[in-house]
Amino acid sequence: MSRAPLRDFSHSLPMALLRAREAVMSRFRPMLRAHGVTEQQWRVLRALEDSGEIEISRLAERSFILMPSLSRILRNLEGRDLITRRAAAADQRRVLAAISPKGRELVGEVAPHSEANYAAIAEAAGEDNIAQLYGLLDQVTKSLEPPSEN
Amino acid sequence: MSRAPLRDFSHSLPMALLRAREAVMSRFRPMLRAHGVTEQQWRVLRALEDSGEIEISRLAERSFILMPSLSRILRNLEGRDLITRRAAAADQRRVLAAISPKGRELVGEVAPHSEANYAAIAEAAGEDNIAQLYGLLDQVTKSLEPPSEN
DNA sequence: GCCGTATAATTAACAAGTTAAATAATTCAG
DNA sequence: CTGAATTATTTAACTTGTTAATTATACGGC
Repeated sequence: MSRAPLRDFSHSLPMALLRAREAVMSRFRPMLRAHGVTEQQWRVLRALEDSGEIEISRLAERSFILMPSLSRILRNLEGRDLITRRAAAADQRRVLAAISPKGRELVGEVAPHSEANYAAIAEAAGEDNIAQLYGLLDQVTKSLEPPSEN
Repeated sequence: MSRAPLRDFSHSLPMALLRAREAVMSRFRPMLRAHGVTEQQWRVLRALEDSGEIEISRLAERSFILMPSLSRILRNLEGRDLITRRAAAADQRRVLAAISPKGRELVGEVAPHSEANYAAIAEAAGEDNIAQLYGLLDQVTKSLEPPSEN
């Protein structure tokens, strides 16, 4: 055989991660949608409630959303009065974002459903499997992350 | 404390999966980009080389891409003569896609780099960690997948 | 204080994800 | 054999991902 067959297509790590993520998210999306937020908007609102007023660069790190996407998402959320934005006093380049009362209210409505979903997922998949999965994911991610070793 | 804090934001399963996937893909994207294909276009070409001529519904399943996205991707790949599309003889609704010689040539160029990346990733993360991760991902995915039990 | 450089955020352009609607071909009841 | 229901694919509309370019502010040397 002159051409070694590529790794069996169905067994690629990115695909396995994508599939798992989709299996989880498919249980969340309909609920989020019913409350008028996308997955990413929800991540941003949750992060903002956690952090309080925060620079959007840091918000991008925490919510794991790239700046250009985040910029659009914040424009959207600000337009719906779910968040506020203002320039930092010390450095006018920096923008500080914060969740608004209306945003907090929305999080309060959605959070119980979110928690219920997590519980259902944990039960379906097994608490210990989930815990083990977290551990492995963190470990593998960390071992791959620093591409600064060029 | 009247309001139980939500699950620590940074420890959500979807985020962990997303982070891990990004850690892996960040090692592939630049290489794919250098060859003029996106991650999804590459998945489609790989799947087509694996399967031979195939209905695009099945291609969507195998490449884990939703039909609307796949439709656009195939239009793009067809425009670049990397694949062909034709209606099935028996059922004119069905469309059959196949990789073209030019597409096969591209896969042949990219595949070695892809394999090298996989090897580097396996080494960085540890073969056994990767294997264990596959197992857990499959298990968790399967336990969540059938939402047909409504 | 002025100029080049660095930094933070946004915008641009194109590809893809997501849900719903539309199109087209097939099947099946009557 | 006709027309309603079904099935496969595409299109539509909006949001996000990805990379590059742009804008605006701050900093550092001179």
